[in-house]
Amino acid sequence: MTAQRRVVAEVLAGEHVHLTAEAIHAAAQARLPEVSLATVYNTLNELVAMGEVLQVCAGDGPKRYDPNVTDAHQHLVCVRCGDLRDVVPSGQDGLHLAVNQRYGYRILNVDVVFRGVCAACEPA
Amino acid sequence: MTAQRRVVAEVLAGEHVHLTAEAIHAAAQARLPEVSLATVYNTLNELVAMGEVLQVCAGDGPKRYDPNVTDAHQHLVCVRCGDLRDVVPSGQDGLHLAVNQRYGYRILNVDVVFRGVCAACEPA
DNA sequence: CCTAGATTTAGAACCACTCTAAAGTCAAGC
DNA sequence: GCTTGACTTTAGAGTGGTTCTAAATCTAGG
Repeated sequence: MTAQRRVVAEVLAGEHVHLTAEAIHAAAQARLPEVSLATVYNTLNELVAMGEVLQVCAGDGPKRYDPNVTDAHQHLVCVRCGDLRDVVPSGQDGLHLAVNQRYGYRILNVDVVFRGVCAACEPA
Repeated sequence: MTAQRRVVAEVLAGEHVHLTAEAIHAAAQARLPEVSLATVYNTLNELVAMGEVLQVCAGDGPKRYDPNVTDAHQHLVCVRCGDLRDVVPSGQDGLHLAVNQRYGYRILNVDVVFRGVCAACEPA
């Protein structure tokens, strides 16, 4: 655990945070100016591999990093501005693939992305 | 409707096709050698905007284009080789966002991506 | 035909991300 | 306190996928 990694982890602390790598880099540099973008990516990839952080790819734009790995949740994204929220949909436990729909795959996980237009982006 | 656009549309015809832009370009060139990659992207983006084709972004790698817009379905993707299948999960109709989970968004659609390892990629 | 507008093209540009090679850091053993 | 060696960090180059640009080409209407 080096100073650089600690700073990246600190930036990611908190609920309902969905920063991009670029934003994490900027926030990390505010605390430790010599942190490089490469280190941010290295650290994020390690955190993801360790299961400490989730990668969220919601369509266009860069990946987001979500530190909430303890509560089962899904995401709601604004297709205009990219705003991203954690949501807990009803019926998410009932979502399954029947055996004849598994094609021999070993299923690892399921991601659900709701897309919409947020109130701020809604044309008046 | 130009010759180039017709060729792109022809390449996409069929069920359970999930080509990348690169693959569509290669297949289109086999029929009409002077089709450029830029035109393939232009045409695909128009088809997506018109709702004739779905864009599927399943994690890493390039976007896939899915001509099946008539049957409600979801996707199953192999995290190793990128193989992509159409699936109809049980319980997909029961998946909804309660009003207090909508944050004022106008919901447009829901995408579900099952991730797993396909039989061919499963370590022996 | 001519012209105006749209379409296509090759290639440059761009963004997000990964790789590379060199320099820096740290801990353990002498 | 020094070496050593393994690991980390860094800046910058490289890469893959997609979009942009500006010039050439096509198309339809007159």
